[in-house]
Amino acid sequence: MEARHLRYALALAEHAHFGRAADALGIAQPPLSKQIADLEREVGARLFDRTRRGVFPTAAGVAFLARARRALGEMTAAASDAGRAARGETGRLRLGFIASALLEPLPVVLGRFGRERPDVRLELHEMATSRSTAALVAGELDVAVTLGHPRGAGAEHLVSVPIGHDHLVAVVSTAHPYAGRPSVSVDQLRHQRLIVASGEDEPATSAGLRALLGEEAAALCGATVARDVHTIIGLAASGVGVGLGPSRMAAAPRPGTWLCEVTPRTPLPDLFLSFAASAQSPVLHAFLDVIRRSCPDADAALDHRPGRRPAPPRT
Amino acid sequence: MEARHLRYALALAEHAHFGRAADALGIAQPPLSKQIADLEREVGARLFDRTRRGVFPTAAGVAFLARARRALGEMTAAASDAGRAARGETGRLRLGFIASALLEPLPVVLGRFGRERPDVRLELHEMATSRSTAALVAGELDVAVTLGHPRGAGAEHLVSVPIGHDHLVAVVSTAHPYAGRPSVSVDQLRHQRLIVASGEDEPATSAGLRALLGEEAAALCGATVARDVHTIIGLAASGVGVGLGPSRMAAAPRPGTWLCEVTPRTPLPDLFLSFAASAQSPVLHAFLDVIRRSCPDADAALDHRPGRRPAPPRT
DNA sequence: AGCAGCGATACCTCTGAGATATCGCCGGAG
DNA sequence: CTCCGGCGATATCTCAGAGGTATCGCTGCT
Repeated sequence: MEARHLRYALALAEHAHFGRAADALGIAQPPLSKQIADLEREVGARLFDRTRRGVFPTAAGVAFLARARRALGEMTAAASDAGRAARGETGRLRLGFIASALLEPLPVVLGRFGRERPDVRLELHEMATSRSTAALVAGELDVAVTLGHPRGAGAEHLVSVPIGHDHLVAVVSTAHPYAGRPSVSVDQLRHQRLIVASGEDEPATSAGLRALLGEEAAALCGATVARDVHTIIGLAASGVGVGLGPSRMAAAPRPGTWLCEVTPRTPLPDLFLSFAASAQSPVLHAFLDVIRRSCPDADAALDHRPGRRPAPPRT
Repeated sequence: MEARHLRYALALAEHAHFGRAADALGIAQPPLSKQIADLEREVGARLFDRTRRGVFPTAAGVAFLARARRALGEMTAAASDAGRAARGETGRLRLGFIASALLEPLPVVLGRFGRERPDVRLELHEMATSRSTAALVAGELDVAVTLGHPRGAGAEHLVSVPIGHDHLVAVVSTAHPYAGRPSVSVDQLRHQRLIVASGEDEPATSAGLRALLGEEAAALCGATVARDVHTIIGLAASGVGVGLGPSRMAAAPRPGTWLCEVTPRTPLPDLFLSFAASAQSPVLHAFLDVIRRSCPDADAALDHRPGRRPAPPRT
């Protein structure tokens, strides 16, 4: 049985007349008669009653036609679903990200992506760069926001592009003496209670600060350690001390806090967007497109990415 | 797009290999390649990734295959549903019947039919013969149990076969003096309070009894009139009087009642099974088959019925 | 009785599904 | 490195069958 038989049977049921149904199908009447006869022989039951007043489905025909309609509906839906999936309008995107990416650029990126691709199911997983890397290699994530280029086993199969530069800034409560100051120096920080992150993926880790501030300050840092940047901001806001974190904090300023530049300006590791070099997922490409438009840094890098494949049909 | 494309795509997805999928389909590899390519061109999206380690569906392919499976499932279901409908295994039977048919033969007939055709939806409508006739002519019923041959407009398009003979019997409470007697005479009935049916379709109506008992008894009859035979039995059981009804009452004897033959034996109008002479419904034929096996009277009549059509496929 | 409408049948045509042969490409063995 | 083998794509041919034209048979209507 072929889809043609279903289409012909439906047309015949609709027009109740072999000649008119054949006209509507763009074929002559004899082929339609033959195809219906073939169908009835294959099904093993008469599907239409040919009366003088018209052609009407039998009980078997009614049962058949109901299924036929659904079958053809599924077929057209198959084509349109495939098209939508190919265009990245539907599907799934599994995104790994470090916590501080929620400051920037995820709010803008996810907002745009959700608006442009409302039917894509976003699966968000906050995780450290090392876990993101492993998950990308294992095919458990489609894309990840990482701190620095991914490293470790299988990282050579990943592509990563920078999506933002960062440097160290300080965050204090508006009640803190530093509030209102545009900047503080590293020397001034030595005499403050410092709040730093311990998470392996936070840009300004205590280990990283050791070089910047020296061993004695590093010891002080150990006094107040937060799991991630969001906690640093919260602790600073409550006046516990001076928080140190990435300048991305300025993208989502928390009421009751004040940000100061730290002099000398101290660069922090860049944020990267990483994904499998072999990834073909149209949803991923759509996501990369949003990244390209949202992150000037990524734009150039993405345009030269290898392994792109635009549209399959070749005329 | 044809069903062939769906079958080929599913086979390819299953075997992840053009050659083996073609083998499984019983065709050579090049036609499979071409059909898949045609399908991808028609859908406008690449459905399979050809890698060195195998052929795997893309995101679009996954979406397509899910629909394809359902479409093919609907197609096979269409054929099997049509077959079942043609064999009368599924469908609907709208049965009209007069109330007294519930004594006999409906309990046996409906029981057998329900057991043999569990997937047929039975729609039961108690109604008078005149309404059954009109409903059959209008196509609102498939078959009806009627009292006598249907008459009136369109009745000539109906076929009816006798499914049972009846004669008049009396029903009394076991407390009644007649209880235990095999028979009572018409003369004895003249001195009793009689309970008769008023429904136009009850076999022993007051009008019908007038001839049997004479005018004076008929006046008495007017004293206790029941809508249908079930009420007659109930009233007789409660000792209100002597009920008169069809001998079919013996088929479902009610505890606390006693049946007497009435002498002389008085025949009542026969029960008939009626249906449209042009009816082709396989469910109806299945029902007639049950009738044939349940009602000896109907057997011979049904075997000579015109317009039978066994199986459509002609080799 | 004659006619007109409709579906079935007979027969022809030509599209396109499928077969065979071969190519191009890549990965692994040596 | 070359050579070989496996796999999918391509080229070309064949023939089954979808569809076209002509016509028949039946039936209801005038």
